[in-house]
Amino acid sequence: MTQPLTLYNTLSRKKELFNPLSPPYVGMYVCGPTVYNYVHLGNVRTFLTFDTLYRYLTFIGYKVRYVRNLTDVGHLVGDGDEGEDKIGRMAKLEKVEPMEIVQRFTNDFHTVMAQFNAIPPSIEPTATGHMVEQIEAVQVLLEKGLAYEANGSVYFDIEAYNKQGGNYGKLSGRILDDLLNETRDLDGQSEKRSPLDFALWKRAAPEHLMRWNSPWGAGFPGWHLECTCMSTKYLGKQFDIHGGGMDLKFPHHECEIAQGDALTGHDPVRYWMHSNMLTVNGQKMSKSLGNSFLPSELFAGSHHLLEQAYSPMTVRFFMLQSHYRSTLDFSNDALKAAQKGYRRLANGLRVIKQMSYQTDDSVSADEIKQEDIRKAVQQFYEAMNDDLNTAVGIAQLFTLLKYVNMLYLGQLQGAALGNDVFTLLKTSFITFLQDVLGLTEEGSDNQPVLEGLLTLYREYKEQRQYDKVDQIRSYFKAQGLAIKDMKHQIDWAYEE
RNA sequence: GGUUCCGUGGCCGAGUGGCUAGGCUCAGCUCUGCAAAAGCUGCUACAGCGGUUCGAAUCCGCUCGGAACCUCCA
Repeated sequence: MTQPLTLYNTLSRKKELFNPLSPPYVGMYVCGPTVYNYVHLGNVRTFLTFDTLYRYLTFIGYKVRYVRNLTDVGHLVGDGDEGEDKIGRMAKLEKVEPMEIVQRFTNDFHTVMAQFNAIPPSIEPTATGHMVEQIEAVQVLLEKGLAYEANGSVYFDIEAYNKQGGNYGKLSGRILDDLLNETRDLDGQSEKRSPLDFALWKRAAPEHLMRWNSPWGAGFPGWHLECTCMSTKYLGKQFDIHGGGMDLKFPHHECEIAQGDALTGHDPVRYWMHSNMLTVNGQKMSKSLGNSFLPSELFAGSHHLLEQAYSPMTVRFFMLQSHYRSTLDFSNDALKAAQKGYRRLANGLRVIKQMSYQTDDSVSADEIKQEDIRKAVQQFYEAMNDDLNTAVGIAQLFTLLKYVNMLYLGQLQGAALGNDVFTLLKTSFITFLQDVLGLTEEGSDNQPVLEGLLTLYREYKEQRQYDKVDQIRSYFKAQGLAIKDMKHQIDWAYEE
């Protein structure tokens, strides 16, 4: 609202000025996880990307309805429209109700997102909670002649859709004939008319645990359908932003466009956004490759590729230092660098919150520094407006940090900045870091004890009892903290 | 094979025609009981080969190397 935000739209392959359908309201839908297993760090990257977008949109004045679903049925193991339901398979393996699986991993997902300081979505709908909507949608598509039934299953008819003006493949840039040529129909006896057609509704085999009654018999919805039904239900037949990982572009999002368009006659989404993959040694992190990290392993440092533990904020900072559309490679060295950088910012945050402006007429204004601060603040907005360039945004925060530290150490007088610039520095540093980037202080809460020890430290130091001084210092060090002996004061900080 | 993308200094990572981010590491200085912190200073890169241009990491071509997607995946 207050800022000219541009976003890269996968559909047009260009950065576009963001103009919501009905400002100040924004509708945003993000494909959530399939809750059949623990989320790994690659999944987390996507959700943190859109958490940052949500935060920034809110920060610049939009009222965002943020919908992120939970897939709790319909996502199949293995190839396409055959294979077991992921959740059903886990349930059988563990001899529990499918909904127990769903609940367990939903809880885990929520815990993990909270650890990373992600704001919960406005609505978090589930596929099983929208069975009626999905069955209705299938009926509408059948009536329109854009779907057909075969042996109790219903498939989307891509050929018919394209004949009615659809353009299946436009998001991922695929050409239908190419797709057809490349697709080898392994089981020649598919009930689909074309191998490209995708399932809207699947007949449930007798042993299938998750099943619902429908006009076509007992079955369950296809994976792509839930997102179409839930997004249109809560955001309307056309909405502003749809996000997800790049690996969902095809076929999932392509199918969503086709379904939405077929159902309502509208292209469902105005801005498609895709975040890139987290890689390990240059390869995509994924469960099937066996190279994935669980957040819990990261926090504990227990993964065999990790040299040490890393905190959630370190990881969040690490991810924000790259652009969301670039692949980001995971490595110990990069994490260690991120840890240090994050802690410097966190120390700055702790310190500036305690600072206030002091007038001093004997200090003359430093216009160069004032201008530098104004410029950094302005450039932060420009970076975020430029398709959420958090890496450049963070660079500005380090410029601001420099001035925060100089004020803190008395190397710079607040009065030299003037009240306006001092206040700009303080509020910008705090809100950019905490509200927009979601980076907060994490660490010691036993401040009274620390303060008491610091008082002792000061006394010992005055008395030149350096052995006791060193003792207190090592106590702090054991807590992951450092004592800072500065010219005019003594304080503690998070050890970097 | 098809589609798309990438290759930036010791490491990570921004940057689509001129102003050549930032973080981490390293070295030096200031400060200091010693440290640490902080500030300052230094290190200046764009895979290779051609081309376009007054000027290219940025545009075009080729070569080499890597990745994602092509019905598991955020």
